[in-house]
Amino acid sequence: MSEIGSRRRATVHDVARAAGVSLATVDRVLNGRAGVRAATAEKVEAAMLAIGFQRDLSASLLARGRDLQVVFLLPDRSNEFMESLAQAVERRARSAAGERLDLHLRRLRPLDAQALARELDALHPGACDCAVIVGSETPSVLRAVESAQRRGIAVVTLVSDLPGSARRHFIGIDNRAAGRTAASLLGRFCPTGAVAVIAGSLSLRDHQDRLEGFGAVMAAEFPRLELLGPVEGYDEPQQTRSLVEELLARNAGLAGIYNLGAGNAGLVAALTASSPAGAVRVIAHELTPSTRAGLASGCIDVVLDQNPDNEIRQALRAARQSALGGSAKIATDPIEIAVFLRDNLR
Amino acid sequence: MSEIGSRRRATVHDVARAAGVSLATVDRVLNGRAGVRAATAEKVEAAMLAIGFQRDLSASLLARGRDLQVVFLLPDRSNEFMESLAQAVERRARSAAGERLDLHLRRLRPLDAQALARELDALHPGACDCAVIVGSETPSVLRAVESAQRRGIAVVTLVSDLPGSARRHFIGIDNRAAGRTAASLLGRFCPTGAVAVIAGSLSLRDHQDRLEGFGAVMAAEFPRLELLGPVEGYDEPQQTRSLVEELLARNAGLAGIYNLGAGNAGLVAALTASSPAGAVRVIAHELTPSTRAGLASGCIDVVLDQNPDNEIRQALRAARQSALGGSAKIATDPIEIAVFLRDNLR
DNA sequence: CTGTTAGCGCGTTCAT
DNA sequence: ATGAACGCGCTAACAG
Repeated sequence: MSEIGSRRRATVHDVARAAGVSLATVDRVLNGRAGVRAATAEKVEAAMLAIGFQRDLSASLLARGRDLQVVFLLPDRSNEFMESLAQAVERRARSAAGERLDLHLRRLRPLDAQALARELDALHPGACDCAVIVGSETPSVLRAVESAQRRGIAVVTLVSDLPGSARRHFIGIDNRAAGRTAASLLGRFCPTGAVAVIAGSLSLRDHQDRLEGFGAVMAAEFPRLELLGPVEGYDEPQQTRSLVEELLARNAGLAGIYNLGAGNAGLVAALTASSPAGAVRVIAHELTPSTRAGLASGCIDVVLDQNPDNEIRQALRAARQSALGGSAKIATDPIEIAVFLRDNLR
Repeated sequence: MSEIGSRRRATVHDVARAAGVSLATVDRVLNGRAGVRAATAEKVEAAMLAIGFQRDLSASLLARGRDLQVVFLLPDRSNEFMESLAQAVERRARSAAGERLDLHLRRLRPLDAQALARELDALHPGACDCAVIVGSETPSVLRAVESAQRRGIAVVTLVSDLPGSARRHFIGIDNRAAGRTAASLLGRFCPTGAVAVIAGSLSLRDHQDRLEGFGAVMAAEFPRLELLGPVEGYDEPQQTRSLVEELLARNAGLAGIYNLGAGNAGLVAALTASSPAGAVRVIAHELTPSTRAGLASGCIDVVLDQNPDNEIRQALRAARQSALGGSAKIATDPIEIAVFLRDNLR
């Protein structure tokens, strides 16, 4: 690492020589194409391992005269967080082009598994190398992922994983840890009283995980605090607003609120309308216009965020690595749970 | 962005044709080499702008048959944070090699401006394209930075900026915001009582900035809390330990401590020795073995971190961009102030 | 001062 | 089933 001008890296030529075959044969093995005897392929693989060959993706893309095609399939008109994910894709598009990555963004009807499956099925291996999707765990999606992978399109799940599927890699946060973090902060913020939990829908895997983590730390570390809920606001601003208003009206001594779902516009509206701003400690998820406003005005204390920009960046790293072929496990940095107060807003 | 298989990007050939010159001339202009009439150079520059030419760094590196040489000059035996920065460089080295970046790490005597200047002066443009340094604001360093830049070596400052210098770019956090964040949390944690501040040295720019941010928010938002200090521990575990022991002994009702410097091993030792663990709310900087242990045992509540891995990654992005030549401002993601509790430890 | 040309690591015809 | 040769965008040696 430290010697300047270290030794030359191994190339396909070296592999060919070491294996006693021609360049074309090495290339065929490298790209998993037919027309190579099993024995020959073995020899090549062995040679690659022996001399520590590492393929040069940039040179490969250069030779192909084609950029790496990455397609993002994200929910449309879903919520502010998905919007910011989409914006992160668009922000990356320019600099990605400099690294020969072509980004494509397609928005789908939220929670429409059929639509997602259809889009995946329509992806042509020639026109798409990697698909990055946010999807729910339904049979049609699982099948479409399997099919895409088999066609040679690497599928990366984002935000919400499909653990049982054929997806190549997952990029997202540890939602139980997020729930635990919320409890840790809210517990330290609230000396006494009651704490309410609002979820989007308990049928969503990430919401369920957050709730579990929150409940566990609350019970273990802050047994003095009374727990209210969870109630479900279906990630809907209107419904969330009503829930919060009701909570505030019915519980004079309410000390804290943890909204582990979306619909934060409603949360902020209800809090702003209630008289003494800042009387209740509030934690929500995802940095969006609504939660930013909440932090700025002081009605939200903390926002837990999964940093869309970093998620997109890691997704692209995964796309590059999957394009390198091979079945080596893809290595990306874990997505951290970012904690934002008014004072460290980016 | 969204059409698959969009138009071909402009190449040096296109520039040459548009400007009515040969490839070699374009290349000379691109690399700022001599032997081109001013008028010709102008024509080429105009053509590049007109057709939106964007140089392909990977192809350039490929043609040169040489990787981009990036040298990190970091303080040695300084503190745990610098150690983790160095480790981050080493972690990146492998994957960086895949992108034709050769990383070199050199450790220098801490706070030795002469040594840093000497190392910078010794850097040969042929063997080093970009130098990433952590340095203090002294005349000899400023001069060496200026000289390196003039020789064609891009200098990137890390963690601690040199605002008046010729450095090409800075990677680091907003330390005033870090101080504000600490105050925001500590204020919410502590209903009443006194809060003590420990610094490394008030002559360090980043420490001074943190103190200012902390003081500002404390005065504005939590006037009910009494402020003790700042006292200086010189980033030294032993001295920091003594300071904390003294603080705890003299102030029975001490509610919180903010250590905005290093020397956290001493902080943890003193807290662990004091009787009721967790009685005082504590905020420190940088995720290191010591602060991790503190979070795990509960004697530290929050750690503010500047995420060395991300800083190194951004430094490498800056290195790539500076290698593209031109004087376009380098674009990197801002380094976020990460907030860690025991529950979202990575 | 400027142009020509070979070749970097890899993928892809087209022969063999 | 396998190999030779050319081209991707760019640089560098060598002519002119």
